[in-house]
Amino acid sequence: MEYNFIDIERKWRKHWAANQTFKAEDTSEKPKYYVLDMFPYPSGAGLHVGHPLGYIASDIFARYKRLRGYNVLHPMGYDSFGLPAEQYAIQTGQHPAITTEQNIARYRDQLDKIGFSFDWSREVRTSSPEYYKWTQWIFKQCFNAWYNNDTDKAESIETLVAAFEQNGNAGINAVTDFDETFTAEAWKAKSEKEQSDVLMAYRLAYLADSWVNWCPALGTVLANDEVINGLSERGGHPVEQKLMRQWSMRIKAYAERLLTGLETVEWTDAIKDIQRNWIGKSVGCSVKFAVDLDNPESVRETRSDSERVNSETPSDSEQMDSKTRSGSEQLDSETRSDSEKHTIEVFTTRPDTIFGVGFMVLAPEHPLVDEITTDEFRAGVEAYKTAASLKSERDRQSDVKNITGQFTGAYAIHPFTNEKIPVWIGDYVLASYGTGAVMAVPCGDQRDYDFAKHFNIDIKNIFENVDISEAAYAEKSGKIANSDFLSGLEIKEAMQVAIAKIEELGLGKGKTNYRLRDAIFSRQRYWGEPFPVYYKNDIPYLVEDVHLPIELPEVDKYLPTEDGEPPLARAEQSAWKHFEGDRMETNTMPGWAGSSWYFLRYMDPNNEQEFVNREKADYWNQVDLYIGGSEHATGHLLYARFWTKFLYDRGFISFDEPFKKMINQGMILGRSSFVYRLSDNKTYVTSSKKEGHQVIPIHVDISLVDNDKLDIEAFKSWRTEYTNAHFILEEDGSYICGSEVEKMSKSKFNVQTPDELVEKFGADTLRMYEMFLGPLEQTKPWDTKGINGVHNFLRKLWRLFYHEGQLIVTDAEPSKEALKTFHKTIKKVEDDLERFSFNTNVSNFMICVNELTDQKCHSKAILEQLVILLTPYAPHVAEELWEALGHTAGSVSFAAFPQFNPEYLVEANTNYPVSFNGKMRFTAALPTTFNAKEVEEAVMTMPEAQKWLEGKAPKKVIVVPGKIVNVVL
RNA sequence: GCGGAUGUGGUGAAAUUGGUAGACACGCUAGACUUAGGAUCUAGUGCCGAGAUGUGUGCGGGUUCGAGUCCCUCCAUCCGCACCA
Repeated sequence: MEYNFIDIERKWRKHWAANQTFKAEDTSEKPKYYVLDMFPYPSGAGLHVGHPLGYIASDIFARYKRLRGYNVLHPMGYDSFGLPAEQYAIQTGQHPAITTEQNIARYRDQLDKIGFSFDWSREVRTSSPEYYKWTQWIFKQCFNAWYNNDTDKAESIETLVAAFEQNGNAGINAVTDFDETFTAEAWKAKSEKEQSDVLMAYRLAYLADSWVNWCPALGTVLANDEVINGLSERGGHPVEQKLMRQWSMRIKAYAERLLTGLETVEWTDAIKDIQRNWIGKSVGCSVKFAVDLDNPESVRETRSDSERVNSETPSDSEQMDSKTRSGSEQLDSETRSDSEKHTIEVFTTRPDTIFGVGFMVLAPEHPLVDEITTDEFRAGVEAYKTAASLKSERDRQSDVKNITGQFTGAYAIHPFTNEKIPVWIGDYVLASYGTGAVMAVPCGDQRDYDFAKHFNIDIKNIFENVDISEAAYAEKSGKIANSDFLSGLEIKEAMQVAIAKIEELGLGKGKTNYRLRDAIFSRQRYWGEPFPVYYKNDIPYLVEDVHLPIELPEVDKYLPTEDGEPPLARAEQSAWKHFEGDRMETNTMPGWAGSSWYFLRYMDPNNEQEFVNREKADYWNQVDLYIGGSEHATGHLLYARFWTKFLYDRGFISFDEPFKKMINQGMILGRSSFVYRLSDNKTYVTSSKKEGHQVIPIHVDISLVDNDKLDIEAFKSWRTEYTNAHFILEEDGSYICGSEVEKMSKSKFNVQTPDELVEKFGADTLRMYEMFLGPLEQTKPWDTKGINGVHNFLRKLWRLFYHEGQLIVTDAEPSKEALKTFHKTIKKVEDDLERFSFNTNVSNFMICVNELTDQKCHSKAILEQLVILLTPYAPHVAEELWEALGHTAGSVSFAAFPQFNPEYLVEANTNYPVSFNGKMRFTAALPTTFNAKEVEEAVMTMPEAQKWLEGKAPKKVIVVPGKIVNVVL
């Protein structure tokens, strides 16, 4: 009997499924271990060989932990809401649920073939109503919560309402967009609509007019992390800014905790840095500059109320501690201030340079611009504003080096020197960050410096002994000069002093800004979670829990309505299983909603009463090992952390970081094949003869290509356009394709599915080969060269057990060498697994089997232990051999991991490498018991040593016992 | 520009604390065997060279008895972020 992987693998797949071998226990004496993969979006293309890479690694680790006596939770599911199914539905009219179902079936089939030890009884699908019921429920919790800065956590909205009724909002320190104060009486006097509007500014899930990334081609808004260089992540369509009424999540409330929490998790520095960068914390202070009112031009113009959102009450300027408010709302508070007292508020990280301010720059969109611009400059400012508004976000970014700006004619007053400071507008200042205005200090900031040079504005130097004739001095060390009370101070010290003074004079206060924006939570799509929200008199209300889930209603088409409403607006009232109020919310939730908490649902997937039972969540706790791609650094991984912290705050779970340890597997790239077409559109020239021709490279399906050689007949029948193709061939009559390494994708015809490899070599070979490719984290091109080597290893392993169909395992005592080989292997395998070095273990197994083969070892004592060691990597063959050795079928998955015994490694002799001046010359086998002196003496008397000494006396001999000898001449 | 990662044979790679560079595989060369199998076995394979006290881990320096590994400079590739005040 040869190694018949087809039968073996089929047999054990069935066995595991029938016996639910890998079902995790909710209560156990064993310690728990939670191994999780990022669940896939089930696309129509099926799994390619890149997907299983991470799954195999996590499966190996999960199986290893079971052998180590852990109760392991290792689940899998599907992130099954998403755009491709919907796009397909738009084209074909087929309900996305059907497509999704088919794709999932295909994924499941592919996954099963690879022999994963998933507990399928816990499968979740984000698009199933049983699951999204709880996504909706969590949304409700966010809606019903506000962030209390005093307790530094999210609290029930009830506590806020109670406080309003008692004392108004004066004593409340909340993360909010609301900046008016009201008394308890004023609160009670408000209408329901007014109260709703006020609370909306506090809720963690809130409805607001916000500038959103609108993608016309996709017909929906996108989150910041879904926009890459001004184009949509999916499809690469242009994205524009649009003001829309949208649901958002107040993630900014968690900015600081999302930052500090990174220190408690074992993730790579790369991912942590990306998140830190995305959160973008900067510490500094706010400063208010009055606008010069002596300038008659600057006050003549009255503000236009229609452009403002909340203009009823003048704001209390001391309510400005608004580190979490978005830029536009902060701008708004400026406009509301009395028109007789215009002030420009700026945020700066360098308050120490305040005496170096040369000019102010406002973003062109800054609301104060119209009010302060003098008639003389009005035309220029209008022209500049128009030009800026016509530029897309992308143009603005790609046009960084082009310095533009426009003087407004207005002047601000320096709060310390009372000097007049010209106020400019320029699009290098972003309306969406800070206050949308900067105090420009050309001597200390390169952008300000360039701006000043470009427009011939004087540059004042406020640094001691620093030359600024060529560039700004942006270092944060040195001494301040020419700065009144700051002169002579170290920069760091000056910052503190400046902030203290600014606060003392009421000009502003120390403040921290974050670049992190609140997350837009509405999508104008069909295939997503409906909101548990209805409207009555335009006030949003939550649907009661008993009516959840709000299921997706049937619609006639999956397109927006003629009025541009989302697809759900097409649904008849009767199509909603639950309908309330005047209308239901017709937006749906974004893709990241379902994936922000799925790791919790696996703990208790069938619970109909709660999203997860508290005891179960306490038991399984954090994900101990999370494996997935690094591309989710600013999306999923940030949102999941946010929701975890929120659920922790609200007392539903006992931990506030979801993923304790994470490994990011590298992408597996595809190898595309190309044919080269001449301009006549029908002649294809072979790779080596394409020089000198005008050719267009065309992707050709890699299944038509073997070792770069094109199957010409298959190519002709591939597509009708190639039926009558002509060829210019190699001398031997073959057509050789060109190749390139690219991302795997359907459109490039370079997708390698695992299926054919499983068929050809078996799942155990595929599992080991994917690990053998190299370190898990590394990006690597897919190449099946070498898979034979791994397959041959398994055959060789088989031959240790079987010869000509006969089991040849003996009860004989294992030899010393065999014991040494095996225990050396245990140690290495264990060490490598503990440091997640999955690739080196394949070599360890190969070395072990090679040595046992050379030793003709067929000892059961060794071989049955070896089978256990191999189980995580090659579970099918391990089960088969384990059973053949007389054990209960299926029990190897829970056998005890072999115990390493160092005694078997003890040798009488140590083979010392002997170096002369650091160059290895020969080796000397010496008793292990020798001390340094004895080693030196023994080595120096050896004839080889005499040869290399060339009669000279060594200057020094270094002996590291057990390691090395180095002779210095 | 800033941040992160990577650079080792013809190829994928290994070398965990500084201690025999290239393990293990692929490929290649030569041979054996055969019931011709994606088989097995033997020997070889970093480079130059007839030979070796030659040379060799992106380049150039440094520390050390000893550096792929530690330090400094530079180069290349990939990935993030990018007027964030």
